[in-house]
Formats: sequence, C-alpha cells, structure tokens
Amino acid sequence: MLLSKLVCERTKDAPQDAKIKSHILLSRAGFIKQVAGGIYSMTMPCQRMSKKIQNIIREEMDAIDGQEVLFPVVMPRELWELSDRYNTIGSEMVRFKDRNNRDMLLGMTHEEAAVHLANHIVSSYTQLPMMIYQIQTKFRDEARPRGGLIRVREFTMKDAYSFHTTKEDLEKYYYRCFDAYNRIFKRIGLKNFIDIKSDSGMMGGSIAHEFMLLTEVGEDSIVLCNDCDYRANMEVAEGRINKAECEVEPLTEVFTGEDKTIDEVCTRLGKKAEFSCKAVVYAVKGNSEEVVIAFTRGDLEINEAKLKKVIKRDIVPYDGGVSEVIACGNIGPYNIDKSIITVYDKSLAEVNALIIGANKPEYHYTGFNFKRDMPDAEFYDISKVRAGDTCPVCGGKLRIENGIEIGNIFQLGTKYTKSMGMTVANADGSLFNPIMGCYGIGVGRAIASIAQESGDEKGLVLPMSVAPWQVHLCPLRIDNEEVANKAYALYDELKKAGVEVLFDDRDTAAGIKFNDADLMGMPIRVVVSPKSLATDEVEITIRRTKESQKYAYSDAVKVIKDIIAEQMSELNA
RNA sequence: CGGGGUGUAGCGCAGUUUGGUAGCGCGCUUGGUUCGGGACCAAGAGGUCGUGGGUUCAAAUCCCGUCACUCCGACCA
Repeated sequence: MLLSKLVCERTKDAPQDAKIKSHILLSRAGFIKQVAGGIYSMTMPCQRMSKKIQNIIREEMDAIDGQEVLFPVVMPRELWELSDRYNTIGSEMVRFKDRNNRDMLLGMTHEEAAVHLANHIVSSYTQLPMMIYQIQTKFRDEARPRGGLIRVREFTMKDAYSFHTTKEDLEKYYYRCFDAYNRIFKRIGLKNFIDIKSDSGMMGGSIAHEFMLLTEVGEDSIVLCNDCDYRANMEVAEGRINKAECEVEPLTEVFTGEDKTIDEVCTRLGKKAEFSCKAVVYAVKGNSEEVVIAFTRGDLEINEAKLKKVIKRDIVPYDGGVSEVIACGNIGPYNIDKSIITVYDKSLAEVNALIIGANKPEYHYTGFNFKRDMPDAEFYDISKVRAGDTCPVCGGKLRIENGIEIGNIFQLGTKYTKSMGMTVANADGSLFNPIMGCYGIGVGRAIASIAQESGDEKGLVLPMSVAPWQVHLCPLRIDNEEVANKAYALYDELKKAGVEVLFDDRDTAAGIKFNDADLMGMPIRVVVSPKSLATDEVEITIRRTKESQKYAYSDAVKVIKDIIAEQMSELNA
C-alpha cells in the first residue's frame, strides 16, 4: 500500500474530547473517525487490524467445532417477545417500525436468533452438542458512550451459542471455550489480561466469567487477592469484613435533631461509623410504590448487583421523596413498616450495639442488637468489598483494580430454550430443552485494548499478528534516483515474498516519515536512504524495542521474514 | 435520567467580558531552497462563527429557544 494514497490522516493534536491513550492514539494515527456519539468509521489500517483479529477468533472458534453463521441485524418484535426481552430491555435497544407498521428492532445480542435457527433444525439429541457463532455488527443505544472504541453504540462482535444435552456436557464445552479465549487474547498480543468470575446479570444462567484487561482506564472494578488466585468482579466479589467489636448496651432512644447522615449522627454520638446502621432506599423497577430498603454497616456500601440477586427483582434508586412510611435520614430496622422489603447485610449480625434510625424524625436508637432485639432477621451478603478486606479463600488481603471487559462467557442453561419452546428428542424419545452456553468478544474493544496496553508516547505499537502491515518501508530522499529504484524494488520483492508492506512513497522530510511510522505502529520499519545505500545496506528498526540495525540490501527480505516469523511464534507460543 | 463543560477552516485554538462585518498555529495548493527525527522563503485556497428566533443602524459577541458533542454519576443484554 502506498502511504500517499492511503485514506488516513495523521495529526499532531488529538481531538479535544479524546482523554485516554487508546482513543488519542487511534485518532491521531487516523485509524478511526467519529461520525456521531459512540459511532465511528474505521479507515483501512483499522479495518485490516479488525479483520486480522476476526480471523484469529475464527480459527479458534473453528478449532472448538464452531460453525460460523450469520444472523440478521434487524429482527421482528415477535421473536423477542418469546424470551420476554422485548419488554424487559430498556431504551438501549433500538426499536422502529417497518413500512407495514410492523415493530422491528436492531439486534444487540442474538440468543433469540440462535435459538430460532437451532429450533428449526435440531430435533434429535444426536445433533448435539453443537456451537454456532457469528461475527457481526451490533447496535446498542448506550446511555453514555465513552473512551473512543472502549464503549460505543455500534460495534463488531463475535457471539457464539452452544447447545447441549446435559449440564456436564455444557461445562466440558464451556472450559474448552475458556481455553480458546485465553489463546485468542494471547494471539492478538494482549498481555495483562485475566479471567474472573462474574455476575450473569440479566442474561440468566449461573456460572459466568469475564476476561478483563487490567488497566487504570477500565470501567469495571475487579477484586483480587494479594496472596492467592482469588479474583472476581466487584459485582459478585465476597470479602470477609473485619468485625466491629464493642460491648452490649441497652436499647435507648436518643434525640438527634436534624442530624441525618451517618457522619453527622456518629459525630454527635461520639461513635465510629462501623457501629452504625446505614439504610439505602430503592424502588422495584417499574413499580415506584414498592420500596426496598437495604441495611448495612455505616462504613460499608451496598452492592446493588448482590442486592438484586437476593430479592430477585430489578431495582432503581428511590426518588419518591419523603413518604409517610419512610422518615429519610432516620430509617432503622426496628419496628419498620412491614410493607417495605428489607434486606440486612451480614456485617450487621455481629455488632453488639448499633446506632439505628428510629423511623421517626429527630430520633435514633443506640445499643440496638439484632440477636436480642430482632432475632428472626435474616442476613445476606449485600455489601461491596473494600480494598484491604480479607480474602474469602485464603485469608489474605484483597485489592481492587480496574479493567476493561474484553470477552465474556456464560453458562446460560435453559432460559432461552425453555422460553422459546425449543425441545429436542432424547434417546428414550422424551423431549428436553437443550442447555445453552454463550460466548462474546468485542472486536473494536480488542483494538482499543491493544492500543491502550501497547502504545507508547510516540504512538501505537502493534503486535505482529494484528498489525495492518508487517513492514513500514521508509525511503529517505526518494527524489534521489538510486533510493527510489532500490526502495521500489524492495517493496516489490517483499510483496512477492508475501510480506505486507506500507510504503511511504512521499517526497518529504525524514522527521515526518519517522514520526508517522512511530505513530502508526507497524512492527518493523525499514529505511532506505543515500546514507544506507552508500554501503549497500538498509536499516531495520523494531518498533516495540526501538532496536535498530543495518543489513545488506540483498539480505533484507530474508531478515524481515525471520523477524516476522520470530515475533509470530512468540505470540502463538 | 441528574449535574458540569464546549460548539469559530480538516485538526488544535484566540476573539465573546466592553457589539463595528473573523484571526493564529498545524495541515492543504503552487514555485524555489533545504532534507536522517515534525525545515525555510514567497504566493494561494478554505469558515453564511452548530442551529432557529429576538434586540440593534450593526451580532461570533447581548437575550430566548433548540440541536450536537463531551466530562462526572446512574444505566449497561
């Protein structure tokens, strides 16, 4: 490819809205161009990179017996009503009417389409297990796109769906896929990624893992143990919280006036926050009359994902203002209105004397003791883990890091086959709902992750396996006839040898060429110049290490092929 | 959805407070001199100042509306 003709504008300055490294570098290198919020065009280098990632994913999916298919982008409402997701998914799903006034939607995931396809074709257990996957554009109308390609509304995704006769068979396959995912991320050149247990969320199902790239710009919080390999998404992480030790006290009503926050009340009473009880008010989603109050120790935070699991309902922050049954700022478990759904965190069970709201203005209780005063209360783990809490496995200290989710796998179970009525005949003639797994990888997010992890102050540093071109060929003084002849000849020879070359054929200053080469990040830079040709040599520089060495012009093709082979074998090891 | 910010040339910005008919750097075009880490000289092209309305002799600038983008939070199959 000739750089002079490439539709790809490099800039010195990043767009003002680009804040994180991957966004800045991909924009500056001209790989992406924003069209609307969270919607991007990709130029040829970026598209080539995307295709290389897709092909690696394909190889690994095919290797675990995946069958590549293609589901539609646009689907009818009826299909999504079978799983009830037409109604339960919010405005992140784009809905519209076709010319016949029929309700349609844009696919944001394809469980329904996968079950629809499988349901019409698979009728016998002998056809299982099987896995179908696709690589396709998804559209999710995100409330807040951000970070360039990290969180977008339209993106390319690989999504896979497996069908099984038994839970054991699903589990076996699930871990084959787990291994394939590790190979994929390694092969595309990511280094600091981990798998973690995650919340299966609204997908349904039980066991789920996320693959996370650890980076400070990540949107997810990950809990890791310093001493063992315990690690989990904040949403499901468990920790053992240090006990708040104190003496038993009598239950006493005290006047607290206008003091409402944990801070204010504890300051007034001269106690630490860990001896108080925090109340967080929610409403059941879709029914703001139904109030949920979660109680935890004053120094802890509610983990809403855990809370949702306990009450098996979706919740939203309560915004009903001060109602008659809730004295905001003075809410407590003792004698609370029975119509309210209450959940108590396990941290509260062990405190001998708690400060709690009195459920009326201007008063709190001190000395509240659940065992004595509310013996039938049940306790659940609904609090967020904090850095420094104790590991539930080994007793070590937990720490919290940020990560970008680069892939996820779920053991779905029969949620979709059941709701959509997919049955298959077993050996004894009985019918059963196949057990499903599903497995996703965002391609655009993988590109951003590579840029985020490998980029340096000069620009992108692309792994050999996914770089749009393997070699960036830079003739200096291309107005010099010998340079031009030798450079074009080398360009042709490399192409003939199967090497992918980006050729900077512009008659421009060395500094510009070097800066563009650094910015665009091809793994190998080759310089042909009057200086190098004086000794009949070329100069070969490795982008990643900045190492530079001269080789005889006649050896260049071989040397380059060796470097490519070496770097590829590192990634495939 | 709640709270902040910004819209002026392809990109980055100044000009807005105090209204007077639009400018700088990079990039682009042409010619010349240079040229192994973003060269120099000269001459050019490019913007109805996001958009609609209002005030005024006169609006990028003041007033009202609206749209877009963005940051923090909520949401996120």
